[in-house]
Amino acid sequence: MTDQRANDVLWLRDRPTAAPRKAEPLSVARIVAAAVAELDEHGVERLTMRRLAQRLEVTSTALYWHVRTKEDVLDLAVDHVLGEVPIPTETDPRSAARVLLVDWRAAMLRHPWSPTLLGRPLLGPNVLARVEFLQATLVRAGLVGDDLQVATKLLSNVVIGTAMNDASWRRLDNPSLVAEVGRFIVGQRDRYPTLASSGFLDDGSSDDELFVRGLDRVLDAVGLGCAPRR
Amino acid sequence: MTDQRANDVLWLRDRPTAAPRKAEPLSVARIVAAAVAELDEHGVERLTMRRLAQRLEVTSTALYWHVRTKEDVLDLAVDHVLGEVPIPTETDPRSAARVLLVDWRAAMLRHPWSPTLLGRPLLGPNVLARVEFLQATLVRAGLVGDDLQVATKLLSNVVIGTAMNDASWRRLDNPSLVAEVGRFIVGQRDRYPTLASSGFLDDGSSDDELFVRGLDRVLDAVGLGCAPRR
DNA sequence: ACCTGAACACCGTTCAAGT
DNA sequence: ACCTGAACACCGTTCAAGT
Repeated sequence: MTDQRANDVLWLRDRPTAAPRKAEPLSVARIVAAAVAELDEHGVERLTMRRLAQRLEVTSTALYWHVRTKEDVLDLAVDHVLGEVPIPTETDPRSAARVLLVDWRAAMLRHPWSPTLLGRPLLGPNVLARVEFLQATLVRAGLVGDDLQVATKLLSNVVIGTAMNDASWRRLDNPSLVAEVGRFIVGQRDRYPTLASSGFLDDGSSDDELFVRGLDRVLDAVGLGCAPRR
Repeated sequence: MTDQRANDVLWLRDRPTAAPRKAEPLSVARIVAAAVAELDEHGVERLTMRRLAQRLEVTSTALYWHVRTKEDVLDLAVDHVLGEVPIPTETDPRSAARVLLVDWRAAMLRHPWSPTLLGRPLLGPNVLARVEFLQATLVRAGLVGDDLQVATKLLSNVVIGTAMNDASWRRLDNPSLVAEVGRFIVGQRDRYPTLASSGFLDDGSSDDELFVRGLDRVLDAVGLGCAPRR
């Protein structure tokens, strides 16, 4: 039997008013933030409702009060990444589009798990705001009708394709493996003569540099004038 | 006790030499074929080692004698899809590249689950053979050095980005949902004025048409001459 | 309204054992 | 060499129950 009087003395009660303090309550925003952190640290295959809950110090089943499925969490995480892409302030349409797309790619590569999750239609508010800005910029540049649709799709496809490809290399953080792939190709130079001798997988020029050079050409091709004159 | 003499008479033995007939033995090729079929029918989220085994009439654990992990199966399935892309016979470099890329996209869209699996480095023999052909074609067209790398990456990124995007719409086989997305955007025309009025998601022109128009421009931009003259 | 606990119907993979 | 059966350590999700 414990001493009853202990509970009569305010200061002796165990953490009285500020007692269990359930930390801040759960919310969709907190869930998404935790998901992004977990994905950044451990990648997509380690993200589990149970691990996510653990990080938030709740039961895994608690998440389902705020979120309908795990897929919802992933969709929200992708949109969160797009939220990191600033809306450009440039006035020249070409440089506005250019900056947007460069930053878009950069955001996805900062979170290399994100390109793999682009499989579902991208309809989050942050995605749509960026696509809206892109297309509005193209309209300002004088594009209309099918030319406008072609340009919008082409530009976003270039970014997504790049992100997908380049991210796949960044995810395998083993740098020696890239070299091994190089040797693998060169070792079959009879099968892949061009790839072997062009140094396809060497990093003579960086991913980023090759991307912007390609992007500039697409911007030309799509009718956004030539490289920015100054 | 059964009559012993029955087993002495050849014709009375139960299915004597051609007895249990374990069907054809398992093999990596059979596993991959079954995986592609399963993916085509039920999509990526339903592909399970257990279901795959069931389709092949073996135990799920039997698969692991032929294959190291489920990821191996997926990698092989992707490479199988690329194997469906014919190597063009056109002599003109521009049309050779064009045909390759159009067929490449078509193959991925016939198997709409495949773009989602492009997350890992593409190093299968069928992929490499197509990339080798593409780059060899670009060399024939006179590209070298960084221009060659830029063009190779840009073109494959355009195809991958397109496949990713367009496949995501084909996977949700619910056609009314596309219309619903259209209404969703138009319903927020104050937020997305350009998207709402440009009919971004209407299918005025088909995916395929928008793609080839974009592709032709990229081919121009990359230094492959202008549209095929005839 | 918000969270817990127990439970269901699954997973991928390992490994000893059979033939 | 090739396959089975049992088992391990997980999953996502539902639902009654607590506060």
